[in-house]
Amino acid sequence: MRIGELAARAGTTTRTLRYYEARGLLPARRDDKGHRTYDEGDLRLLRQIRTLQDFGFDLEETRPFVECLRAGHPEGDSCPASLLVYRRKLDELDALIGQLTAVRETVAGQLRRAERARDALAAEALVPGGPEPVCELGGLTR
Amino acid sequence: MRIGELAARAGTTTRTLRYYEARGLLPARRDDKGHRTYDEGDLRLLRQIRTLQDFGFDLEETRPFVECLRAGHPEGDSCPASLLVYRRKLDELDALIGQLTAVRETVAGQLRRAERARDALAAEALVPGGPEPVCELGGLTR
DNA sequence: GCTTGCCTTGACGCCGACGTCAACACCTAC
DNA sequence: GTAGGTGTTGACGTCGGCGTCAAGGCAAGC
Repeated sequence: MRIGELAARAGTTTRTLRYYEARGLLPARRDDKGHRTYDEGDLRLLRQIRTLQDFGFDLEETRPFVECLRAGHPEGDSCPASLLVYRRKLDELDALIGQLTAVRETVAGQLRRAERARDALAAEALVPGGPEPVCELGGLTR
Repeated sequence: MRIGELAARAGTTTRTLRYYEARGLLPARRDDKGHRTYDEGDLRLLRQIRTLQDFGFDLEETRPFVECLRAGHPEGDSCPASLLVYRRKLDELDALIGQLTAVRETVAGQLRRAERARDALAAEALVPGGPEPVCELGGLTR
C-alpha cells in the first residue's frame, strides 16, 4: 500500500505520514520507484498514534507505544514504558483539570460579583430621589 | 513612569508592554525623548490584563475589560461586554474540563486494562507446567 | 500527445505571546 | 573618555503539528 491509501485508511493526510517519518516515528519502505510502501502493520501503528493523539498525547509520548507494537507485543501498552506514559499523562490531566476547575470557580465568582454590582447600580438608579446616574452604565440604560 | 519601571511593578517585561502597545491594547504616551511614559492608571490596566491572562484568557479577550476601565468604570468587568467574555469563558472551561475528564477516565481504564493483562501474563509464566514464556515480556522479568 | 492523478523533495506559512538579538541614542557616574 | 544602564525600532526565533505551495517524475487513459 502506498502513502495515499494508508492516509485515507487511517483518516489522515499524506503530509502527516511524511511528518511522522521525518520524526522517525513511522519509517517507510520504498518500492523501485522510490515511493513509500506500507503494510497492515504500519496501519496498526498509525492507528495507535492517532488514538493517543486524539487523547492529547504529544507525538513523542506515542513513541513507546509504537515501539512496543513494533517489538511484537500484542498491544502498544504491553510494555512498561507505555504504562509510565499513561501514569504521567494521568498526573498531568489531574493537575490540569484541577487548575482549570479552580479557574472556573474563580471566574464564576467574578461573574457573580460583577452581576451583583451591576444590579445594585441599576436598583439605585431607579430609586426616586436616589443618586443621579454617574455615566451611561455601559449601555445598560438603553 | 517609563517602560522598565512599569514592567517591573507589574512583574512582566518591557517586551510584553511593547507587544501590548503594538496590539493596540495598552498605548503609551511619549516624552520629549520619544520614551514611553505611563501612569498609575496604566498600571491598573496592565494588572487587569495580567490577571485575566493568568486565568487563561486570550489577549483579545482582555480587551473589553481594558476598554471598560479606560472608559472610567469602577472595574474592568463593570461593562456588559466583559460579562459576555466571562460567560463565554465559563462555557469554554466547562467544555474543556468535561473533555479532559472523559479522556482521563479513558486513559485510566486503559492503564487498568494493560496492568491486568501484564499481571495475567506474569502469573501464567509462574505456573509450573504452564505455557512457556513467549518473549521477554518487555523488561518485566529482569 | 496531453491531461489526470499519484508520487517525490524542499521550503515557507501558521498560530499566540512573547524572547532575543542587532544597532543605535541618550544620560549618568567614575 | 568610557562604561553602564536606560530607552528606541526592526526583525528573526520559539514551540508542535502539520497545511500549503512549488517544481518535478512516472504511469494510465483518451
